Amino acid sequence: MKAIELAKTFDHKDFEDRIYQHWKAHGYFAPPDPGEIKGDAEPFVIVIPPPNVTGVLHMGHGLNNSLQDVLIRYYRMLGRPTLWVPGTDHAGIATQNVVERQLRARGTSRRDLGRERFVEETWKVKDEHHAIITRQLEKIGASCDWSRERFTLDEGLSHAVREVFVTLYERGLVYRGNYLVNWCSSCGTALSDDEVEYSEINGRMYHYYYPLADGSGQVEIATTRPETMLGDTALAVNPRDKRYGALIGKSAILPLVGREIPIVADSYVEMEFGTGVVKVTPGHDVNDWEIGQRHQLEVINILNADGTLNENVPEPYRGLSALDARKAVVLDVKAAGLYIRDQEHAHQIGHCYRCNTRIEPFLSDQWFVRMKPLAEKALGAWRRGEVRFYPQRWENTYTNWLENIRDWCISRQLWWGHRIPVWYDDDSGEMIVSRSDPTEDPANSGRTLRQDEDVLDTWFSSWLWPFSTLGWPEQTTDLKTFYPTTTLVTAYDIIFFWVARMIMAGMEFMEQAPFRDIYITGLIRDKQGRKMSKSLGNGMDPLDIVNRFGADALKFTLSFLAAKGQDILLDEDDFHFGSKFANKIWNASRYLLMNLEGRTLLPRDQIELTAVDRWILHRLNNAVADVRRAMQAYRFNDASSAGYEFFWNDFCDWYIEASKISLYSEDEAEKDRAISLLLYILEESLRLLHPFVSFITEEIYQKLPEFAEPRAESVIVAEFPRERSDRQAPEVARDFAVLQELVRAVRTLRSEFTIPPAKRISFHVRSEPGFASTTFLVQQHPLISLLTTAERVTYSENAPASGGSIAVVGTGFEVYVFIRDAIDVEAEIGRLLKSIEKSQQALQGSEKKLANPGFLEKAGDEIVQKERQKRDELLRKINKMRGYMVELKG
RNA sequence: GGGCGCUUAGCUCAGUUGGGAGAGCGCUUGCCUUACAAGCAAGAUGUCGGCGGUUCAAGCCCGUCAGCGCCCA
Repeated sequence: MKAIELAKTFDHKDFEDRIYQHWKAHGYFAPPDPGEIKGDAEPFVIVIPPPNVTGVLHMGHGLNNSLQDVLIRYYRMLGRPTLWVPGTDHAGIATQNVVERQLRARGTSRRDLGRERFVEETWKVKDEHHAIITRQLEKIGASCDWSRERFTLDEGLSHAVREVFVTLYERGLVYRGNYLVNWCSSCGTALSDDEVEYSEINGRMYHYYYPLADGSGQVEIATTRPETMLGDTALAVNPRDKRYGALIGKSAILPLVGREIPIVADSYVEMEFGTGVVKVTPGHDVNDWEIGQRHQLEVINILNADGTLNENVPEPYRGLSALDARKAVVLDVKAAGLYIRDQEHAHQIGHCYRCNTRIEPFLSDQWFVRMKPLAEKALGAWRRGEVRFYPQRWENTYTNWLENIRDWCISRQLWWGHRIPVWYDDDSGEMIVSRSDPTEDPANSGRTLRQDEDVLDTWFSSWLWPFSTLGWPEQTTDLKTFYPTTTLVTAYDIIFFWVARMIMAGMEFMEQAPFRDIYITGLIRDKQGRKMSKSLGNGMDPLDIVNRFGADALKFTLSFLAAKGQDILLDEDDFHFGSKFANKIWNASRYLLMNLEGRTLLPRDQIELTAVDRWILHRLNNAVADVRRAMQAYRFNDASSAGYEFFWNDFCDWYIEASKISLYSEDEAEKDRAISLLLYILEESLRLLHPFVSFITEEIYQKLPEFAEPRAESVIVAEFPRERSDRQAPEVARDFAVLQELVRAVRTLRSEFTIPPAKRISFHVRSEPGFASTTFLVQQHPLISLLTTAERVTYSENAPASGGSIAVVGTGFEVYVFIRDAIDVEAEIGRLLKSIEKSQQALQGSEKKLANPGFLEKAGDEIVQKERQKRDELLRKINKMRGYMVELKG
């Protein structure tokens, strides 16, 4: 056989794109046809958290999709029918903002274009951006089934959205009403409660008087938003507040406006807060709105949709922004002689999660989902254990939100999104909620029907994602085969927005939770622990990382860091870790493949195993068990480090080094035997590592020579390694550990006495009588010589006859290294003293334990036994070392 | 106000049923050893945030305090 050459220096760019296209072209990403799935085969299914179609992937997506890919590839290799559904969402507000910005730059606007042309324009933008997102996912190696890709605004999903809206309406779970909603004047739309982010700002608390209507005096109020007084319809005090008991039932005159407003008693008012008298503005404050409901107060809306004051305020204030109106109101209150003072006051202010504009409570007609009944079902699914969070603690966040659920405002005053399927007949006042378009129904000819102008919240389509992507409401074979999905991978910041709502929708429409396992990742932050963001400029583009280090480095590094869903503090340089590992895999493979020159590969079952072979197979078997166990528990860091440690520390550092004895020998048959086994182990290692470092393992797998046994055509569809009890070899493992201790002892001595690595040394190994590993050590004499660069090694149960050696005490043996020339007596005595000191400390601890009757009584026999052995071993070592010291001094 | 998380080597972090403290990076020393200098070999570095408790035994369990961070109201 000829050697197979790999490029001397590894470059991921040589093969990543090619390999991805190869996988795609062979259809490896798609599951078997549903008809071909055997009855007992349980599919493994993930739906991607759909990224914003007009956004770009950030490192959070990098993490999220890397972990999904690890899972998908692992279960695919386990032989499960595996489906990863990709797709994007239309991100109503964000996308509309993007397009409006573009229009502004072109000197035009949404209004100028009109609805129809604006939506057309937006579809164009969507198509351009869609290609970018797709390309990014391909670049990071996501093995999702592109043939099943979906978009929240495509025809099928729009159908699902309409079906859900109408069904919920029919079930009384969707209603329309005039309520206070969170209004973003910049985006020009209502938002749900969850879309408001609160942050503390340093505002001011203003104190001033409202005169009493009967002229008997005035009351002092305190407010952070003076401008809202223009919409005040009452004052309120706590009924238990003795200071103000006399005021209840009287009325006050609203300054600047002149309106007479009642003074009511309401226990909501906190007596300690401010002055204990609250101005009540039901049109612009949620709490005030509730007070207003209880006391049948008038509700006055003083705002326009753009955030300016409307015609319900006195003329001078109309058209002012809220902040300008605040200044004007304060000045005018001062002019009226009612002003008392203002002081600094920090308080929480809501901001739009898309554009960070200050949110105003705004009275308007909106559509809502009645959430309580849906939340009950979602809680039930959790209580019955039908959904499980990894890590478990996130279930608190989930249940807490569901237990305090509020109705969901789903209408948005946007043009980009699912138009609400409701039509109005303004002549009759009739409202039609319909799955089909009633204007196309001949029965309605002659009527003027007007469709609701608003669109639905984007989350109203993404909450259906796990089943709408599979074809619902049609009863497709995909839906029957792949619903419910298996695992959801997402970050904790959208547990409310998305995860909980998907479970609600799944329970309501499919009577089954949409997934069983929910793996919650941490957030990616910079090294200062700050969230990555455009405004901070600390963002990291996964594609930059792919370019610099490769997709394998990206995925492996993130997987290695993804412990327990903690936030990950990340730096570009961290990805060196993954690329170094890829480089290691490359070079080890390159070395083995170049050693094929002139060789004949043996069938696996004709290879006779040496003790060292049995050791590496034992280690491999342990690694396989570790990776499988870790994957089962979604412990990505444990899984990737188990693979890493096996490949680097066991396979490369010891086994390949050891194999050089065979590969450099003159024995042709032994060379054939050794390289054959090395290749089998490499092949299995590539399968073990493939979920974590996918491209390089495939590239090398494709280069492997024809084996004497059949192997998979591609590692992506190869079988994941299995645990095999016949590979368990605890005795060999124990013996090899002794060999390693011996080799390390000699190397350490070499290093301490700065003996050049090339200088051949001689040493003597003395085993304790009856030491179990003696035979192994003697047998492995050539290997020990190789690993220590020794010219002469002798073994016996006695100390060497000649002097001039330095001894190191091991577990069950001592090794005497002959370094007559290099011995520095002082240094050696120092080394021994230090070593004795260390052992002495350990001995003390051990003896203390063994002297404790409680320990002897209550600790397990095994533990006590182990402790005794440890003590004896330490004693022996210390005595030996003391002996050497005496010799040295003598 | 309610809830959650974190505090372990210089840095970033693992540490799964309590039983001799780990990784990567960084640092020191020696090596261009015919796979890999993105490497090899060797080495140093820890009152596991403080205090108290449970236990024969605590980084791990309980209590408490402190600091940092997040979510919800």
